[in-house]
Amino acid sequence: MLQSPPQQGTLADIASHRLAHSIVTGELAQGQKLNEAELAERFGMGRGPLREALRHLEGMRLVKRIPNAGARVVVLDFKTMSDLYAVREALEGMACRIAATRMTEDEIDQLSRLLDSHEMQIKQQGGGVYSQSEGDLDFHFQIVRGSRNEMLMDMLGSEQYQLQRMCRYRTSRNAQRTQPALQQHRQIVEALAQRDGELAEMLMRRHIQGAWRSISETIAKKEQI
Amino acid sequence: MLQSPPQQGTLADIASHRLAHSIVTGELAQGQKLNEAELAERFGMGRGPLREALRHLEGMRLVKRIPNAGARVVVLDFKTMSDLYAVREALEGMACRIAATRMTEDEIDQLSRLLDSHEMQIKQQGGGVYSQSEGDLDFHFQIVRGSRNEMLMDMLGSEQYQLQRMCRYRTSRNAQRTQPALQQHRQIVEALAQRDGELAEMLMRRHIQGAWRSISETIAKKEQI
DNA sequence: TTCTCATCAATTGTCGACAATCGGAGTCGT
DNA sequence: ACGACTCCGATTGTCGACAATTGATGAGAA
Repeated sequence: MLQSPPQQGTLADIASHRLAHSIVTGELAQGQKLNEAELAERFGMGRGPLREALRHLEGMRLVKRIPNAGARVVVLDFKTMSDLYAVREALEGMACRIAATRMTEDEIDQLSRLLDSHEMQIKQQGGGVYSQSEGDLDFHFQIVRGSRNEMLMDMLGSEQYQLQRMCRYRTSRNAQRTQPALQQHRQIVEALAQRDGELAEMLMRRHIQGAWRSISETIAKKEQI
Repeated sequence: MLQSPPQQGTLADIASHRLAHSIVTGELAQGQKLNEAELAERFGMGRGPLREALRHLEGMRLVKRIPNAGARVVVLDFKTMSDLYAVREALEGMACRIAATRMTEDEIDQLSRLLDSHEMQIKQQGGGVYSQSEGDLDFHFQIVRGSRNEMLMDMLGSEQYQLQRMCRYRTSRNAQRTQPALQQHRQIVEALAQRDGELAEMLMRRHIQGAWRSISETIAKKEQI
């Protein structure tokens, strides 16, 4: 899929991926102090590679480092998530606009079939919100790839993608949004097929706005308890 | 200004900034191999901090690292620049839209005065394309700050900002675009003052599209020789 | 000559130990 | 009792040396 699990490569890369996974899944709590020596021993490596991994994760905004005071897992508060969704709206909207002019017919067909499989998966059973959520990320990234914009692919693939997943792990997605989301996905594919970049961008932006509204409402409901 | 020169801090940060500067100004050629031992000695530090700096620069897309094969300065070819401007259009457009609802009257006034000083600077003399260009970056970043979106500020401030400057160092900006650019800046401030986010976004996007068109034409002209 | 393969220098990846810095416990003085 | 100061433990920052990998060079066979 997206994050290729590098069982091989430099130790720094391995540590980076393992840490990213632990942070995204919540195994490492938000704001938790990351002790270099402890983590290095846990991963069976020296502190050198681990420090490089922390620098990398800092670039991905998964940890926040303070000189001479160590690194901490980032805290995904409400405002940070809000900021994240604004950025995603802008970037994925742009990706969608460009993709409308650059995706091949085949790719658009493939996208359509991907939605078919999602629909099947939903109808057969709840199917687990998790796999549906991962499928959603697949859909979005296929469009980003369709833009042929390497920078967009990097930004949305490597960096934002992890924060996005972290966000979803926290706010376990309510299943009643899968239906309208699928509908919106279909509309987006339709716009892509018609090569209407402006419309595709607008639909994608509304789609992401809707997702954020849903999430923020969920959070507000949770916090009132 | 934006990039604070950290004469103090960790060696890795110092190396990162010095390398970034050397890359942006072209002192280090595009695609040039970056030898760790050599750079470490030049900066008077060990290879540890330097490796961390390289990891950081990799996150900023200023260098490209290949495992077991070293790091190289990124090559800013036409497509990369094109991709960069598409991303900027999306992000700064969004920043502008949000800024229209969140900037204070004072901040907007200040922005207007900034443009006055730019106009003065242009009228008094060509004033050097350089300082005008830096002033332009100032204008853009003030708006990004106005969006109150930390993620946007980070992305456009730390990462894209350097690539942007690198881009300008290569294609020495033609001075005849300063006039229409200033005009467009005025229109954007006007839209912000009227709290018209949609208009402000559209104007900013067109402004950046115009800048890209100007740059790409310059490049095309250069390559024909 | 040209292709293949083995050897080797150069460079990257990694580790352990030392120095510098920070936070906190404890103490002293008011 | 409260505040400030000092000292110490813990943690981060840094360095030098060693191991592993690369690709380059050159020898040898077809």
